[in-house]
Amino acid sequence: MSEHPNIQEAKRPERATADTVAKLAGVSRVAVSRAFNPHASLKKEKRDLILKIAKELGYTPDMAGRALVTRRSHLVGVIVPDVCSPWESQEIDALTTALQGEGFATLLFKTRTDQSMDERLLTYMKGFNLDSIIAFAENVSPDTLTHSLGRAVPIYVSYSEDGSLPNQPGSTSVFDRLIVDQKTGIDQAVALMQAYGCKDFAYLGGTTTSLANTERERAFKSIMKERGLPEPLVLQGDYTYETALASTLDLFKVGEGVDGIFSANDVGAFGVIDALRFQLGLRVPEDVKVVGFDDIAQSGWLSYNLTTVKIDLEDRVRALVRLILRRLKDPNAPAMTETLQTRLIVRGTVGS
Amino acid sequence: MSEHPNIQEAKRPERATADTVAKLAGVSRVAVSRAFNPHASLKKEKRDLILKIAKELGYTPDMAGRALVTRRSHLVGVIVPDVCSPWESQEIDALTTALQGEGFATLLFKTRTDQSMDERLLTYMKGFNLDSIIAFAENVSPDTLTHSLGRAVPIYVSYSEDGSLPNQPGSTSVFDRLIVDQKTGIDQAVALMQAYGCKDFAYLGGTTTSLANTERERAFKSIMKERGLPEPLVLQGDYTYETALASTLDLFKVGEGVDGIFSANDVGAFGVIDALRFQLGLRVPEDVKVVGFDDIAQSGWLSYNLTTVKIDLEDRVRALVRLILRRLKDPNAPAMTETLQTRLIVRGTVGS
DNA sequence: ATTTAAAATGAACACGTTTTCATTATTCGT
DNA sequence: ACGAATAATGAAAACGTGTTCATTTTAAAT
Repeated sequence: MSEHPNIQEAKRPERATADTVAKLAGVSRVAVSRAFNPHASLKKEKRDLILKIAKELGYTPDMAGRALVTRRSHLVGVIVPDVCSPWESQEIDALTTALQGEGFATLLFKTRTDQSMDERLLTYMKGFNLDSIIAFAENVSPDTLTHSLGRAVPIYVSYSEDGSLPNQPGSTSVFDRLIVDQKTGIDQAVALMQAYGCKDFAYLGGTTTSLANTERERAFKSIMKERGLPEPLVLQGDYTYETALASTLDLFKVGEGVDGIFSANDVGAFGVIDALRFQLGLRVPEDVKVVGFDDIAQSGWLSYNLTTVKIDLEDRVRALVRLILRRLKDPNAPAMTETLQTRLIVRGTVGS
Repeated sequence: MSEHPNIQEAKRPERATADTVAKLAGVSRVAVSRAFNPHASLKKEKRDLILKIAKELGYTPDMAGRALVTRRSHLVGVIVPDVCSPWESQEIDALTTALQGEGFATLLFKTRTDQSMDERLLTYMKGFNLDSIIAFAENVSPDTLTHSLGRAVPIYVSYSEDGSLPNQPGSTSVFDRLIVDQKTGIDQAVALMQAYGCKDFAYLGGTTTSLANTERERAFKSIMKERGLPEPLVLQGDYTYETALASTLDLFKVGEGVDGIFSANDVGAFGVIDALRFQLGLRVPEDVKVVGFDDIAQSGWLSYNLTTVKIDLEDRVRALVRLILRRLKDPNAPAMTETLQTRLIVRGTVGS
């Protein structure tokens, strides 16, 4: 009966290995490996026995050992400047859920606050043999990434068809891309603001090095021109509440007659709204109309009830995961591009 | 000169290995390994040469190979029900920063929304050979964790000295613990509410299975009793804005005369405030006083300007990392306990 | 019943590192 | 200048797995 030693008896229960299971099941170690790979050919009853004993022993294939030979770490790196930022935390959340479902785990890395990509961080990341990399800090140079990383497949998110980035003729690297068409949503926003009588527009930017901000600003200005509106005022920002608040205060200190503010992200819009309402004594939307970008969860909260341009997070994450899995299955596949739409969510910060 | 083949020439630049570097530097692979371990004994000039060539080649020690022999993955698992929750995202952010500084990476795992700990998730995690695990989903049974995980060292966060959890006499497992003394902060909160004339208190709970909530409710009730106040009304909650909003609406629908609400977390408090102000036409703090718990970034935003009990995040993360590193250095060290204090941050939702 | 194809199996090797261990080169004290 | 202590060095083994390959077993086809 008890031909094998009681596992619990050992003071430090040594991690069960494939050999342990094999010996107990009376099969070779290879069989154990096969039992955990659904596509391997193995007699059904033998697989069942192995799996049963494995569960009994609490055995799980060691990822490190597996990664060494398969050259797949099942690790996806996510680089963020700030996890707390609601949009990013929501995306990380969705991404983690989706990846976990596919058998991948999310590895988190933080850039410095100035978003300057640290050489040390990159070589550090390289050591983990990431299967793929998603960089939210979009100012990371694609060449830097490619050069500094191993087998990982970076995916680039750009914000316009003629995006200023990757796949340059000179570069041999090929990037899968996710293009977000922001113009449609922003146009709807401007149209609405215009319909409610906005005359004097301002654009509150995000971090200036961020690609999302650059392209958002470009789209906004282009729309203004198309609609025959004057060049908008541009406020300095960095996606944070505090800076947005301060910038708004500065703006109205010099007595500008701005009556419509478009913020590069929702959190910034919150700062704008709070500055207007609580420090400048102005009403939103009666005196000044405000529109944000992202549609994070907080935008639906009644205190802000923000009208904002939405990127569908579900769609976005689905597309990202699709790109990752495809690239993983065939590393030589040609570069692929997914496109995402944006649309305006109308709430209470523009009209009644 | 060019005795070695040009790396760039290869179509798929094979990942440089320790052997590659060794051959180029004219040393043994062992020397390369030693060059990357500061404590190993190696002639300075030789180490410099190796490091130079390594950088040139973009070589980084492979973590998988290293983990296999050192039995240290340099991976710390973080289990969360919801990354978007501000408090948790802030903690993840701080944790990632701190761990990254110590050479560890953060691996993210999500529990199901009902927080029921999935057996499959655990065995899945086990495969990664985590060095340590921090479980935010506090309802995970400690025995389950210990049994299902490998060398990882879980850390438990409890919320009272006589905490109802780990280190039971029967269990052989030893847990390092972080105790958060919430009573001090909550007492200050109640004192302030009382000073501003609160008579009729209510407690808005978090997820009922959460240890933080259980202990928070216990502390609140105990304080009420100590101060000779009547047993408070308890509102059902789950830490979300939406539920808090709905619960508050329900509360005042039956015409209760509650004039002081303490929420188990800040996000819940936001829901309470918005329900009062925008749906019930009541003023905060004039008609009803509200206090939250956590002191997340949003609590300082002017629209809410929430008075709340603060757990110092920096302290908390520092303590966690300290526990992890100590346990990693000496797996046999006796269980250790760190304690954290809480204190009230006074803003505008109680008095003027 | 016999041939043919397919499925199942295990031995040996490979993945990239760190860690003994025994050996050689260096420094130190007098 | 000499023995003793110390630092530096590389060969071989180990970590836990997946994959080839040649062999054996089973099933299918005539």
